[in-house]
Amino acid sequence: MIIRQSENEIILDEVKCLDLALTLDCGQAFRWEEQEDGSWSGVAFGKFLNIRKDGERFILKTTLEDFESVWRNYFDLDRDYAAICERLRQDPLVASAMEEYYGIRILNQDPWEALVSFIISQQNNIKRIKGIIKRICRACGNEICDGWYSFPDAATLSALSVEDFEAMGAGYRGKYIKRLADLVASGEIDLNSIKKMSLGDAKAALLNIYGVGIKVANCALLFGFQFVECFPVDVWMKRVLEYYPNGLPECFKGYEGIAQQYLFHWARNNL
DNA sequence: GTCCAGGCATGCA
DNA sequence: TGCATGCATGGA
Repeated sequence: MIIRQSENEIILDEVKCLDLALTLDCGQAFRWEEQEDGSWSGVAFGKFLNIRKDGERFILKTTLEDFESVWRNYFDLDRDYAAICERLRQDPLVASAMEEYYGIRILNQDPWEALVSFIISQQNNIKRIKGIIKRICRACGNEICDGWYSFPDAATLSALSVEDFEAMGAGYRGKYIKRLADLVASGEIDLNSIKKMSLGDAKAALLNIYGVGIKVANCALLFGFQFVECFPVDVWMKRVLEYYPNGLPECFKGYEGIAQQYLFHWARNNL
């Protein structure tokens, strides 16, 4: 990867395996919107970003400082996806998925945002998940630039009531969000320390949270806590698992989450 | 009208 | 441990 700074933009050359639409709109993050010019805009870690592909290069409307402190890790740019995908391709189903859809990356999102988002995701569809999160951000996030709001922190959400979340469309998940916000805001749970735990300890800590089961825990660990070996199983992945009666193939080992995201996308389009 | 969506808590055996 | 049931909401 070659990084250059040009006026108010960062230009990236030689980035392998990054398809913006696949990565930003594949159900792992819920706050990215495609613009009329084909670029993508969104907010993460309290920062706004517009990113587009121009030929073989990517152009990010951001500063070098924000690129280094947020977006470099957010897009997982220091991981060798080409090599990993080459290995995952040993599995024929992943290989056929990659022929259709190449360029999915696992985004390293904020743990708090990922956890709340995937609590909302349960027994829900992606369009509705996006709507609920957008209303929460509009209601109590900070407006970073016109119309784009940060994801509110735990203290802010803790000030809301269960009924407030229900009014924003969260349904029965409102009580889960409220209780989690209280736990994090009070310091009873420290998500950043969970991020430093072993996978087993981190998973146990998340499963202890009201409203967090094995699926939500695995999604949060994969998308928000950088455990790329997690393999979330939802209703779509249950259908995919019928193709693996003997368990997951050896070539997934260590990168189950990346394989999972290809299979998830394949399932939603083909099953 | 019914069914479904990136499921979980609860009660019961 | 495993299984049945209720749960909010909106689009198909």
